[in-house]
Amino acid sequence: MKMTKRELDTAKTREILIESAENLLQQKGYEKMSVSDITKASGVAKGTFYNYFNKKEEIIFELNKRHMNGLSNKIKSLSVDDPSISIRRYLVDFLQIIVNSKVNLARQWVRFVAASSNTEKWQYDNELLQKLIKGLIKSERLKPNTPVNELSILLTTEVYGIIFSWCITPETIDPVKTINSFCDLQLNSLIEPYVNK
Amino acid sequence: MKMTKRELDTAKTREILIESAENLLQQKGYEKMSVSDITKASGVAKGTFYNYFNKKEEIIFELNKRHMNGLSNKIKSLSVDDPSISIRRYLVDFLQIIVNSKVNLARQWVRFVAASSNTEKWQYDNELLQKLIKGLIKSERLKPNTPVNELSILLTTEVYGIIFSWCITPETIDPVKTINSFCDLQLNSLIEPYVNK
Amino acid sequence: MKMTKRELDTAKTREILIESAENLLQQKGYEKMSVSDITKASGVAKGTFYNYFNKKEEIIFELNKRHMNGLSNKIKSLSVDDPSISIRRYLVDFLQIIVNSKVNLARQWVRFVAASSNTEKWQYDNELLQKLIKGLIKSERLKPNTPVNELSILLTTEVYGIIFSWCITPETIDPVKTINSFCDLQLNSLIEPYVNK
Amino acid sequence: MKMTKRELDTAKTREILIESAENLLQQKGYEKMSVSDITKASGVAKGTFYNYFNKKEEIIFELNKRHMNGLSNKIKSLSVDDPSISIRRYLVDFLQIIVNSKVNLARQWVRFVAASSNTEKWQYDNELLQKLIKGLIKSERLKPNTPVNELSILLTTEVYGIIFSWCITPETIDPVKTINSFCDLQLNSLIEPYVNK
DNA sequence: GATGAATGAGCATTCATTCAT
DNA sequence: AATGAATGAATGCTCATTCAT
Repeated sequence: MKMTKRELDTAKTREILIESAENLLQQKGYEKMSVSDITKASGVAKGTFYNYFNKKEEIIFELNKRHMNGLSNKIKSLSVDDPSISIRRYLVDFLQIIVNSKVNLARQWVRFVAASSNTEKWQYDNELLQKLIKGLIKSERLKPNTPVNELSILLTTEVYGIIFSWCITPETIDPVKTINSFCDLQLNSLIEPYVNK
Repeated sequence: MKMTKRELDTAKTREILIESAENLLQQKGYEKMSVSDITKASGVAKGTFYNYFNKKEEIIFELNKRHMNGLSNKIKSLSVDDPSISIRRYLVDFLQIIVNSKVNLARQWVRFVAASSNTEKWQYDNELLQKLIKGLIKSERLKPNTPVNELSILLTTEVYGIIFSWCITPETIDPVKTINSFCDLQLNSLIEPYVNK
Repeated sequence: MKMTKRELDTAKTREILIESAENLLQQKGYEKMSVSDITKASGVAKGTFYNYFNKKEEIIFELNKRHMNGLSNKIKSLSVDDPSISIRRYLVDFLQIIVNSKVNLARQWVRFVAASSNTEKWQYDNELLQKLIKGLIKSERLKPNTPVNELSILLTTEVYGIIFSWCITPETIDPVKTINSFCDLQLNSLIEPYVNK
Repeated sequence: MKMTKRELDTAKTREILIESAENLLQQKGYEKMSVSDITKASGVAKGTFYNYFNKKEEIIFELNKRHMNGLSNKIKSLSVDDPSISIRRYLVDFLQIIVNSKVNLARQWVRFVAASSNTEKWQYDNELLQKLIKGLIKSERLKPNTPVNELSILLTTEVYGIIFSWCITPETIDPVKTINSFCDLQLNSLIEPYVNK
């Protein structure tokens, strides 16, 4: 499916706006990044922003979507491995994405998620994990009586806690290392009763 | 140490300002709470706020100080008990304080802590835990080779993660219950190697 | 005079634009009705509006023209009747047209007419009345010394006042009833000296 | 009751804002007069406007209040005169006030009153007239069976119609002359049945 | 210490209009 | 003739902070 030159142009403008916003978000934070900042950095007129987004807020959702894309695709391939390994791999991937996007962006994300009782993001992440666990049950890697819900909540909470702590003391916390040591120490004993050998 | 009537008056004004700010913070969040809101709610003139605080931001620090007061006093009494019990008690107390202050205030706290690389708060909480663990070592409840630092970081991270998750989905997460089940499942096995029997 | 298919299409587009504008004018008022609103409601692109009208304002003139069309045709047939009856009939028709177009549209009309010293509309209405009175003189229903100008101004003023009052308190004023009682009470005595019996 | 220097200053600022607004309203109309225009013309900062008025709209009410002040005080003194004379005097005064305030201001007033179904102003004017008529009944200048309501509505409608027409064609209409000739021709015959001789 | 008027930068958002395709 | 992306001026309003009284 080809794009006309015009469609290409608008896609490009959209892209530039999103990238500029990402940079600014990292530098200044959501509240201090004005729409004007974004358009100036993008080299377009202020009004142009509103040709692509209805509200300033919308650009945050956009950024999230991009970052977490791909993760959900991996779920399937992970579902057939050894549970302890595949869960670890998933958690590490998740945190790696966050780490890659720089700590300031993560901070904004924390602030945004915590601000309004904006449940969606948490729910989404929780459901991805549930999908993974259910996949492992289906492929008979885990027993049918595995407490899917409790397990996914526990793991999401763990991951969120790590991100949060990382935001606060990035020098002290290495998210990937932390999640690995969590897996070493606790994950195995948590899932052991439900693993099919 | 006595206060003159004048000193009492100004102490009272300060008190009222802080209380009003706490209420408003809960209702509206930091950004949407204006200095004007605070002074109106306190029944004083707008300018009066600046007789007590240099910047709007300052009042947040004040609030934090108050909430976590008292907790540090308990440390000593806890240091002589059974490690698993005393650590659990401390963590439960910590979360109980947060829960008591309502979810909206916790949200603001999360937002604030995450915003600037405001390390202080995290450090402070982490140090309290270290004090507790060191106390337990001193009273020979825990072995000298207990990895104080790793353990305190792990526990702080856990607690912060729970608070964060609670802010996002208060219906799903009961912080006290969650920390208890964390202690049941994981705390014991974590500290077991270091417990003096 | 036939239209080609193309001419028909463009005539239709024009029509749709005008109709959409009329609806929106009623609902939102002139200032709050954007060109974008009009084109969206019409199912055409924003730019299309400017193929048919030079400025947003122009569409108002268009609407006015349409509404008052037809009224001028009746003048001739009315000119040969009993003066008191034909003038009353004319005034009632006039107000009926306004009433039919809903009070919100009338309000916009009032606002528009009052805004700029937009004399045209008033002049036009006044001249129609003069035509009627002159017709009645010509058909010898009224005497030649009838003060055409004074009379038409007086009547136009009366009618405009009723519309205006109706816009303000539509519950209190029934335009048609009001004009009828005006005719009952005052019209007869006003024109009596000039009626040929 | 004295005013402190400070109170005097704020009263003065308020005054200047209102005066500037009145001038601008006359020149540009409500929509095209920005808050910025008002404050610039007043020589104060933009924010200052909002120390005195909550919304831009509020200044219109303020202006109306001022213009119509005084009229209501006259009611009492008029109530004891010959009905036809006192009513005429009242109507002439009313229109004189409008005429004095320049046609462009009257236009804005018409636009404003017609915009929202802003009934208040009409009601207020209608009630003033009712007060006058009731006063005349009380002082036995008019009979008790005078149809107060019908009469006041009829007269308010008449006056509003004249103002409206004047806004549209100020060259054609002289409001005071028009109301006088209305009184000559119609008022007497309207109230005659109810006058006590 | 208390007051509250004044400040003015700052912001999100709207919208009529243009114009290259 | 139709499109719709781009424009950028304009606007109402907020608010932390200052400072003369």
